[in-house]
Amino acid sequence: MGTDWVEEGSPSSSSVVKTKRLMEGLLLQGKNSAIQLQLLLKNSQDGSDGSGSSSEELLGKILGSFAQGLSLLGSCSESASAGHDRRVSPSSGESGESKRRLNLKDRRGPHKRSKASQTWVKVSSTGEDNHAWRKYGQKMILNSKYPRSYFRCTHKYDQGCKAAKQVQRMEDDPQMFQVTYIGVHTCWDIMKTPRMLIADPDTCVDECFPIKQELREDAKSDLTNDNVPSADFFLITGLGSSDQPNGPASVSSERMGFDDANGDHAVPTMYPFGDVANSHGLEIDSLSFDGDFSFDESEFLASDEVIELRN
DNA sequence: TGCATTTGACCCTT
DNA sequence: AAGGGTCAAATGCA
Repeated sequence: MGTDWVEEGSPSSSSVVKTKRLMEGLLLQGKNSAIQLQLLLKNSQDGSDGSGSSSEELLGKILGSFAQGLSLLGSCSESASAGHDRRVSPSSGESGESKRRLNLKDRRGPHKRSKASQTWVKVSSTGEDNHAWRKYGQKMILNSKYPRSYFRCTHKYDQGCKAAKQVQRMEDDPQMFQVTYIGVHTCWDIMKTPRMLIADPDTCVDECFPIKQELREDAKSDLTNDNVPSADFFLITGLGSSDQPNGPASVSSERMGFDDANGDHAVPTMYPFGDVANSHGLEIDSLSFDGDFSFDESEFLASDEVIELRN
């Protein structure tokens, strides 16, 4: 991640610069709004009843700025890699059974294997979660008794969601499945996603922003996070590990809090937003992200689902 | 009929 | 060259 999106794509440099400026502006606006909100909260703690409407307003501003900034970022990298996934088979005119063989080489263009931007492993008894997956392959793996199944998000093509997962039965415990999640859901469910996030599919990640929890409490109740698998816990690693092995978002471990009461509510407390922000000169610290989210290690370890972080 | 799964082949990475 | 990941035609199912 980082600045790669500028270089990788082939849009005109002027439009890239334009987009970058816009994004920087949005992110800076978010930062400023956050600072204002911080001051506002401080003031309200000092005795005044606090004007709820303006803090909500600010919160909306912050989220909106980040969401738009991220969506721009997403659209940039999206356009950079556009055309790799969905190849149009060349209509060379042949028909019949020979068509497939003849066109196979052409059909498969520059086959870009999905770089594991973020991967994490979950061990569960079902291998299932609340997401809509579509199986696209199954393969026997060397030295493995059981085949590995490949799934992609159902919304890969209609919403460009890049999430995928691999499910493999564990050899030592055939009742359990090792599920490797690759990438984060950028899709949204129109039935479940709140208005603000519908503005852009990519913005669903903004739910994951580690904004102070107390600011999020009311919004949390009606937010449904479709971005994460329904595990008790999972860990997430920084984007583009190959690019930024020690990037700011390479958090060793953070608890992803899930609202058990609602089951499918999930509010990750750490998201590779750090990459985005830092690459644009923002100081995450000023947003007071840390400290408010405790990682309950004992709870994590007690969980029957084991999560492993991968880069 | 439309969508999901299966499966064999192709292609990329190591 | 081997192994793993992905594609897309064939097939199954509701």
